[in-house]
Amino acid sequence: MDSKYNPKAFEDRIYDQWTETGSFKATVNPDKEPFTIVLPPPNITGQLHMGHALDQTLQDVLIRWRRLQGYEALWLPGTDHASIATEVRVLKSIEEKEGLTKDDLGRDEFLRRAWSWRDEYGRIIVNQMKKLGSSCDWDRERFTMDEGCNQAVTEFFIKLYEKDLIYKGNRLINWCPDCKTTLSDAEVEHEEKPGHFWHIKYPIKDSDAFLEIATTRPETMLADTGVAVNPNDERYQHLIGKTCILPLVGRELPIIGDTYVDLEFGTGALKVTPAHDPNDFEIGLRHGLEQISCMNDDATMSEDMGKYAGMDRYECRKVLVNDLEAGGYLVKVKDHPHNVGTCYRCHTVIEPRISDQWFVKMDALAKPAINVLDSGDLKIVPDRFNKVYLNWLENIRDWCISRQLWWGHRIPAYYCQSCSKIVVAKEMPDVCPDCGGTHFKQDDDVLDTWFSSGLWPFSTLGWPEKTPELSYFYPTSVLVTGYDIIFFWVIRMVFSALEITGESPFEHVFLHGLVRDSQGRKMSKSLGNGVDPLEIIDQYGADALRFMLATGNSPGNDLKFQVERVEASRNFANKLWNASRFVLMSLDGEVGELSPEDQLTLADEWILSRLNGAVTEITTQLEKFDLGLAANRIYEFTWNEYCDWYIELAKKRLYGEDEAAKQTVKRVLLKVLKDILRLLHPFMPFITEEIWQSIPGIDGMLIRDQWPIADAAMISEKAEKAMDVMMEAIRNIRNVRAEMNVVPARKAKCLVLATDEGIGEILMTQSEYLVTLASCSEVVMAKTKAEVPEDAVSAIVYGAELFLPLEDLIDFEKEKERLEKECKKLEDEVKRVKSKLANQGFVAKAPAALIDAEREKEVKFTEMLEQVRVRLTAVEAKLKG
RNA sequence: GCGAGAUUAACUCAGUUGGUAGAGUGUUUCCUUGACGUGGAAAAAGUCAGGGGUUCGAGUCCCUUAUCUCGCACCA
Repeated sequence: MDSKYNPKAFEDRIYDQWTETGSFKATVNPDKEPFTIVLPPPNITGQLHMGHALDQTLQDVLIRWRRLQGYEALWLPGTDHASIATEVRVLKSIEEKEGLTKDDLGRDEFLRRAWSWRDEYGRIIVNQMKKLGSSCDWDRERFTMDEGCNQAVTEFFIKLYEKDLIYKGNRLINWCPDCKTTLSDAEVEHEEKPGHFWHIKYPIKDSDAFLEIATTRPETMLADTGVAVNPNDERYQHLIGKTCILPLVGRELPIIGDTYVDLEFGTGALKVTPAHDPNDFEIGLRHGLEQISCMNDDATMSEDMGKYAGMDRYECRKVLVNDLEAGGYLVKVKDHPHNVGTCYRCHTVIEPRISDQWFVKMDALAKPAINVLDSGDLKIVPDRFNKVYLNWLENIRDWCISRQLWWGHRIPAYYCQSCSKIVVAKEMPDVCPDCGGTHFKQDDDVLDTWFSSGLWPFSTLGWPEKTPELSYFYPTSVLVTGYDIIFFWVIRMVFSALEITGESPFEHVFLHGLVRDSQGRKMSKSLGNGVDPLEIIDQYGADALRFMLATGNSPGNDLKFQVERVEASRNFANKLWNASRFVLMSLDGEVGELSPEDQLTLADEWILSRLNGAVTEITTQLEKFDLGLAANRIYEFTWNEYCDWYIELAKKRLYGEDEAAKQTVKRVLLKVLKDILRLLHPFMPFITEEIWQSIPGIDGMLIRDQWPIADAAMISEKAEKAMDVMMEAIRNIRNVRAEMNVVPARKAKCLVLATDEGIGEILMTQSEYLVTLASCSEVVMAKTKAEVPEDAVSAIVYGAELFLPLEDLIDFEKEKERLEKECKKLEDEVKRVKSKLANQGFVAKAPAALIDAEREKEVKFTEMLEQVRVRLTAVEAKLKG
């Protein structure tokens, strides 16, 4: 092993080794239990960001852990064509480079460009994933627009169409005037923007009266086809049935009564624009109002809008308001912040628009998806997201799935050019079943990108074919993804799968949060606060990044990215590296397995006991998806127990003359190290594999069937207790010495005056630990106080007082201070325990074990307090005289 | 408006059936001990947002208030 931890020196090599040996391959293997994760396919819009790194780290931890446990672990990778997002990006890039537009290119040329974009970014993404250490079965890599996925999409579309769950209809849809496509409700983001309330007078026909309406969107008045008031509104009910004249336009508008209108809001009178507002659309349907559209697909005013024709909607707004004012129709303008819908891709304000589109009927599909969560066949971690999931499904509206884009799955609907027949089929029909016509044209539109993503868990495993993979690996074990795409993706996978297979596509959904910058802001290109995972890997290594992402955070919560934490993780890797280097150097060849012949010392028993406890805890935590807690436990065990205590205590025997003892300590050192590598491997795969392969006598990789099983026989409460005594004694001696500023080189004799025989015995039996770790020159049992020299400081542990004759080095003022502090602490403890035990309720109701523990503490603390007080008195006397 | 989350040490966050508050970073002091200064030792540092309640006992359960996020739905 290199003397320096340098991840760059081995991470790529190790990864290549894994792939060359086919270590990530999963096959249909009836002898093993499958564990399956299908990767949420990253969009091919660009490079991976820190959010992907988090997502993939969590998945890789789970996959690697299960693989170590002996499961047939399949992590199936792939990428998503990301219809709208990619189309926007590709067009932007072409426009920037060549100044060409979508229309300049034409559909075929555009698609050619998009595919080459996909090839380029697909490659980049795979390489990034490999850098991170993602252990995917690359032979099974898929793409949402590959042949298999295309088949799945067509099959599913036809299936739903035949079941009457897909229909085409003229509805008010969300339109992005910039992307020039429809959007589903889920794709519209609401943003609060400052706006105004314009109060406008609408003259009533054949009278001098006016009806005052209030609107935030005056430009849409050009498409008004009615005015509504609440039928219970005493101010206006007499007007119902009468007619308004639309200012500037002159169109007659019926005044209708509809309880939708809020009496308190605005003026209580509402202009109704069915073709530009979802609520107005509904009102219009109820009252048979005309639907007039006043805009083009780019949100400019349409040609029949007179002087306003061709104006952008906001420009039109200004001009129109001026005209209203000039005409005396404008009553007042008030500030009115309100939420507007925007496109989730380009953030252009959505224009509701009536259009002939394809929809998925949601009612029948939503119910099974609700049931599957209620029944427990699908479990969301953390479960607080159940509400989000259910709430959305319970209020779901039909899903608009057609998009006026080119990049995506073209809708498998064919229109007969001779009659109005629509044929939904896998391929273009030859003859029209209705009219016998032979000319068909395929629908120009493509499907919502999430329509194909919804099939991802099974389309990737072969559906609609009945493949062995599908029956073995599916349903999958867990879906790991961000809570931000529950609506877009998770729910759609669930109802699609239920519709097709009747089963939930995964047993668990494990949700994580967003990665934010160190100030808690969303990482974004526009803010420029994104951190490139590759740069971090380059600087600190993939293991450090992974460890950082997996810790310091609990499931479902956002994670602030802090370089300091990556650094801390790197330091941990470095610690492990050096500890391993030390152990491996000490081994000096193969040492064999630990056997009953080996004479274990207290430290051996202790570390083995701690190790086995940790194995159980870590396994349980992983089972509960508490990856952060599991990682922390490994960190703690490795650094604070193995390195800080065990290795330090092992040195004495390692450098000693006793050959048998030497072999034993080597075996324990190695056994624990190996288990550390096993436990840590899911989190830090590279360094653990690299070290593993450096172990003498190991041939083969760490990658599978290596998860340790806790050995209950090795758990020793007695050893842990005894070791606790030793550690406490050592800490206390170190503390005393540090307070006196005594350098470690200055050794001191240690006199043990025991009040508890058992404790005294432990201290004396293990006295060499005090020599090794607490700078004691020798440890001697004192029978009485008289044997203790006057110029000594004492370290008090329960059951014994340890005297260090430091003579002239003792600063009695400091010692007094220290003892006073100690005294205060113990007094507080005694007080607390005493009052607790004096509490009748506690004694009557608390569990017996707890009461016993408190009683023990009472005795212990009282005794220790007494000792400290005696010492304090002595020191005070010394200072005076 | 409905829902969720957050509020714990200077900072970032853990805290699993209620049983004397933890980590990392930072701070202070000391240590060139033969794995590691990306290190070792010691220390200081918290009324667990406020208020009520249940309980022998509450960071943890219930109610409530405040502040901050984030979803969903919106009154035109």
